[in-house]
Amino acid sequence: MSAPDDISTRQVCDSDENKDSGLVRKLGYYMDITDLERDLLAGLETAERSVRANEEIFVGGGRNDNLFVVKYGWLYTYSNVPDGGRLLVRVYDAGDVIGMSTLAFDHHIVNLRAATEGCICPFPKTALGPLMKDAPRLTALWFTLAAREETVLVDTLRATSRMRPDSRIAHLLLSLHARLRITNSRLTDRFRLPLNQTDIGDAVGLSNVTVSRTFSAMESKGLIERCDGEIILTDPKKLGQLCDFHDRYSKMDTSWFLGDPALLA
Amino acid sequence: MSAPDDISTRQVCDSDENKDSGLVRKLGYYMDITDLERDLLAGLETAERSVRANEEIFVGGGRNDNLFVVKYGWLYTYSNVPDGGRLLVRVYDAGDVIGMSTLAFDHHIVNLRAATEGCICPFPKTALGPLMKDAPRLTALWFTLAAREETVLVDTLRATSRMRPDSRIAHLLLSLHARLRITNSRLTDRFRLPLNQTDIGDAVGLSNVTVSRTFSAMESKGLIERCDGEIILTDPKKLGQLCDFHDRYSKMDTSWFLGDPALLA
DNA sequence: CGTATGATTGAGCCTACTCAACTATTGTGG
DNA sequence: CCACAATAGTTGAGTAGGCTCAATCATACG
Repeated sequence: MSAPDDISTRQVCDSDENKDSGLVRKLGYYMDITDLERDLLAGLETAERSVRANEEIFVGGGRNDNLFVVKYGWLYTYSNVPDGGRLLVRVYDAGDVIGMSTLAFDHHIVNLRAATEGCICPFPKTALGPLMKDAPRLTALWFTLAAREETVLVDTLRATSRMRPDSRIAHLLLSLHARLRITNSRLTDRFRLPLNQTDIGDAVGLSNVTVSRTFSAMESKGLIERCDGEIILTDPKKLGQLCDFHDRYSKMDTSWFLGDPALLA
Repeated sequence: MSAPDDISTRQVCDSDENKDSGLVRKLGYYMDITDLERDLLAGLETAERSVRANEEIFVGGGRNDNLFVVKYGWLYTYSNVPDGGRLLVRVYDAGDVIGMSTLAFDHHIVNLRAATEGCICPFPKTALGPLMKDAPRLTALWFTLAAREETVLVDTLRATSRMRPDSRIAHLLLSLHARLRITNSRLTDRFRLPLNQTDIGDAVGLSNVTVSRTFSAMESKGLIERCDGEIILTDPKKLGQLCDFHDRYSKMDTSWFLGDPALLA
């Protein structure tokens, strides 16, 4: 199965031409992957399941035995709040692993939905055991990625619960953009955002109405532009200042395990 | 150095009488720790540093080479927001490891402050390498704990950014209480909360004024009581319903690695 | 006893919400 | 190919909840 000719996937899949999967590319950005490690990772992408746009893949409460590698497409996890609201937790694209953060529980704690058509590779939790036994470097990197995700979540909490609407949206856009750059070194300041304004509001704690008004205001201030469902970061520097943005993707500290020769054994 | 005779630490330290450190007890709750694993963990608690109440231990931006095991006392991480606000990220007590979530970066991304007098054990990031090489079970458990922390953070985001003040505070109280129960099986519905109302507000996104009013309202509804700086969860069930609370501490799924005999090698 | 910290209470304001109407765009079936 | 429906976005009006400011009360400590 190959990705269809769609803008959102073309962006990612055509970017850095090589035969590696998105997962290997996302990890390979931070360290060289050995052949053994590559084989172990390939084992996680054997099964495939294609998903339709807006398909509900799992819901909170259900049994949670599998994780998923995203082959292509966009997905997001979300959680409904009793009062009627919804929290969009995290957006996933090609190469992401879905479910690391819920590894600790045998039931799902969020819902997973496809934002676009796509393809995901399910693999059982138990497949992580061999990785931890035979690939300590990969384990350490994976650990570091988990730590990074937690940091990103803290950034999100900081922006979503303490900043003004324009700052919240600036943070969402910059964070997504920084993430896309990892697997697409040629990415410009223009990118596709496969979420509607209600979704965006659910991601940053605003109503769809406020998202609309805020987008318009940001556009008239020359911070961003919108065009064909794509976003242009017209003034990334000011956007960054607006939300005190720190890129958590471009650089990570891997020295503590890459400097250890024993871990290569 | 031993813990002083203080309510907040007595609660934890006298709880389950044995010679294990808080760290071993926090991990031992979820799986039996082998002698090898115990030795590896003991190596993380060799250095000691005592801290005074309200002492600033590190600030964002500084070099981040060390993690800390909390021997006793309460601490919290926080981050200042440009507009003037503050976000209290996470509260730590005896047995917690501080810094796992910022492993990915060579600089601090939050500030660490002691809420009470206490003692912490610094150890270098590089000490995690041997753990990952020689103790795959421990690594898997540690991984699971990291995943749990991320889940707790999502719960916090859900409560803090989407729920009413009383629900937010209910969530904070229940979450802290569930955490304390892990290392203190005799804990009742009464516990000490070493944060003032401004801190609590910073933890859940409210002003100190709203925290005060909300506490009073919850008390008059019979949900909680306050007494000598301690909190009594008068009606835990209603509190749970108020914020759709799920205990992320009492049970975790460890079957995916504890069932794998290869990991014991 | 005086000071510092923390909690409470009142008054007024402001922001983002809801409700609602309307426009724009996309997709589908006759 | 067009007409209609469904989805998404925009704009206006009124409201409510939590904020700030400020004064007062309570407690702990030197």
